[in-house]
Amino acid sequence: MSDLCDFPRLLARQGVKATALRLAVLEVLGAATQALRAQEILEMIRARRRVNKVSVYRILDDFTRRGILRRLAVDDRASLYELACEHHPPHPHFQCRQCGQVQCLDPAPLSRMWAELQGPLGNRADRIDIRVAGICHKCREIAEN
Amino acid sequence: MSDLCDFPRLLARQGVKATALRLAVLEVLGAATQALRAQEILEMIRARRRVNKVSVYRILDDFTRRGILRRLAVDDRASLYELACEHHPPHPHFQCRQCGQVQCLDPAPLSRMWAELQGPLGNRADRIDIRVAGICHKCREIAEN
DNA sequence: TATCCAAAATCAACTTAGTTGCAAATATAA
DNA sequence: TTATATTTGCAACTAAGTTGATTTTGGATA
Repeated sequence: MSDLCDFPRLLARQGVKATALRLAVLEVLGAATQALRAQEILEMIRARRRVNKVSVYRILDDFTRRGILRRLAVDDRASLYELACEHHPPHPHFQCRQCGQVQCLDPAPLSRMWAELQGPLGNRADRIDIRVAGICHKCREIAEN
Repeated sequence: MSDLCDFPRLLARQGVKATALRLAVLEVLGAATQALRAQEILEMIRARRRVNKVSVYRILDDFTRRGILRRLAVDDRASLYELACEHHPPHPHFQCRQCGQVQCLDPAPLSRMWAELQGPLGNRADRIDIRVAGICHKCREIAEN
């Protein structure tokens, strides 16, 4: 998604040590073109070194709480993770019902939505998730042929 | 949410038998003021009769595939279910980070969003989920006192 | 009315995605 | 170096569903 971030600095700003494992998690997500599941992140790290899944889950959890990552709830039972750095402002996602793939969409409609959904009913909103579902172009082509 | 629906007719239109259990699921959801988790639905039915969880899960699944219910993916590991009848058009939801409660919001912003997110990138969208997160008014009051 | 049949519901066992508590290893401070 | 704190690992556990096989039930047929 974005390898533009200086991950060690990002972690320093958060006051967390830039351990090899934490950097590996960020690098995997930085190199990804879509949001990834914990399992996928785990496997990608395991392609390079030995890791325990608990460590990865804990890092994902911690990073999500700190706002370094965004966790996306999807229909699938496993959530997806994506970088939440300045190169990745919040954006809507498209999920294909067929293949399950999740693509990132243009952030613009989301910003516009803010004004509308901001604080209805006296709630203080701090996040909006927009998930679009349907059939993606790849699956459509397959179905049409 | 809505007891206005004629559930036996709704099922008849779908070509499924209106069994006691299927009606119980719809009645529980019809009487609810928010979307419910499978577990909650199960417990509410169990207050009245004996049921196996698998039956409820299978009914929820089937109804969701048929479009009788909508399944909402939330941060929590369990999804939520709500009626998808004409009295409940799709609408954004608000989830409180504190208490986890999910409220239904006004459907208007969602319809407006359609035009924008319809078919970007050649995908054919057929559903948009908008989930707003933050702190709800109740939890805000508690925190302020 | 009895019998058959398919649809619906049940049961036990399993899976997936994470969580917990504690121990071992590693890094940092005194 | 020793002490302390932080991070990682391991084993066991939990929650939320899923599977496959079996039993029950509610009508259709003989």
